[in-house]
Amino acid sequence: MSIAKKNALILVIEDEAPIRRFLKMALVDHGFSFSEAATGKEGLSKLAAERPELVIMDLGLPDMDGLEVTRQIREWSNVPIIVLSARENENDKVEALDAGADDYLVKPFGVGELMARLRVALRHANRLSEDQLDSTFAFGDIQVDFAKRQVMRGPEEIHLTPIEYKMLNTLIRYSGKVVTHKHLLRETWGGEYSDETQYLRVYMAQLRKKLELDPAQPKYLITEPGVGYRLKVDS
Amino acid sequence: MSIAKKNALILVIEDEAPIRRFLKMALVDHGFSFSEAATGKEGLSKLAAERPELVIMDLGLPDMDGLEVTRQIREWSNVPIIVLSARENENDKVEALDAGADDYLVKPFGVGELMARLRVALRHANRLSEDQLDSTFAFGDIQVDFAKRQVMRGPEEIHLTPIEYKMLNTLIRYSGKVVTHKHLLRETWGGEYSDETQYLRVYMAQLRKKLELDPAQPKYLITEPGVGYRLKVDS
DNA sequence: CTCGATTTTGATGAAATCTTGATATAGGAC
DNA sequence: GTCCTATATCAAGATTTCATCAAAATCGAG
Repeated sequence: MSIAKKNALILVIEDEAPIRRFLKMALVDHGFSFSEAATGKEGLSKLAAERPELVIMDLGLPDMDGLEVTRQIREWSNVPIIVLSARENENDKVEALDAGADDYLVKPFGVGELMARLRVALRHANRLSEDQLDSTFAFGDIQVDFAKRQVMRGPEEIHLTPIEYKMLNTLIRYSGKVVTHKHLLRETWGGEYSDETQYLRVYMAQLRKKLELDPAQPKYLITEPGVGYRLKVDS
Repeated sequence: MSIAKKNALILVIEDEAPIRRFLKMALVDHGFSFSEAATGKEGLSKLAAERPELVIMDLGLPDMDGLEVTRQIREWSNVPIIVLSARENENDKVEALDAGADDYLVKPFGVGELMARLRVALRHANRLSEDQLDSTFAFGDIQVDFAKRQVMRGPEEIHLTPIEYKMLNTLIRYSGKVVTHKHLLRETWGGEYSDETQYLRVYMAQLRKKLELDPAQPKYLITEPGVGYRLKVDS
């Protein structure tokens, strides 16, 4: 199972300072980043500005009803919302959940349970964002699939060694731009190797042999003499 | 807000007949279709056969632990699971949620709250792309049935040890993609073992011996030197 | 406790990858 | 043209990683 991303930013919308402090401790303690708002309005504006990965919201806010905040958030965001409330009444739970909250915890609650439910919510969110990613890059008849770590040339698979793949990856991330020798060496081998330009020549030749139609007349893996290399994008 | 699809099929895994009847009434009353299983094994097989849109599961089953059922479901399916339990203990909740449950309700609970939490779960499921895996997976002449935890090679069953099965399961869940050594070790043995790449070699050889036609020239269980392994999908 | 299955561990040879140095080529300065 | 520098190519070790086998340790059912 995928581990929840560490350092995820959690926005706490809660008017009572002691509870905010309590939540801050618990969250930071579990490796999350923390942001806070004391009112509904502030919460909405921080949500828009900071794009947290999850919202924990108290229902009893001074300026506006937590339910209303929830509804407003749901008009434009799918961020997971965990609602906290002192009210155990079933109707309150149903209302909050139907307003768009993802979970409802009755105060007082255990930190362990809060964290577990938070992991559930982040799990959902992660699954959502995963399949929206397009992780391929193409040039010429070459197609690179980063999720599969696979390079295709038309219908057939091209096998790249770890170093070849890393170099290509770097060139793609800066595609169109020149990547200096130093930079390419650092990204591929690490800082200590930043003067071994000979390595680059060897591996660039390898890449060209595998990816270019005519390795002697490269169309994509371009040498910039004295500077570095560049992946030319289709135009 | 998206209204939960009407007539969604809900599978109830619960050994006590009175509770099953109670849930059936409540669910049918709210416009859902209903299916039931009295044991964990029956639940797993009905899940595979009927493809319900949500599972409600009691933790106290006669044949196997509800947590174990949850984990096994999560090996191949993302169907929402709402756990019911008489145990209010925080640890039980955390365990169930971390095992893969999406919500945890303590008995007795109100029908209104159950329905609201069910709507939340279905809302999530609707947002998710249909990445519900099939309960079987095939490559070459191998057929894997996750619900039965059974591997067939043509007409005959192939016996896999627990570790072999876990490794194969992970490779299948990421099929087509390279699974790094670390990742594979973590998923199979747990985080502490993430450097024991020797284990992988031993078990990969075992799997190939059992699953490949020519273990020396694997067609499916592919080595990516220096990176990890990959289950190549038929194309 | 005993037996059989499974997992862990160590040893060995094979394969893939990386490094290194030697040599070839291209292009600019003069 | 020659000289010079930067780049390209090639292939032989050196090194790392992998496959395979089998013995030892561990686990679990009866």
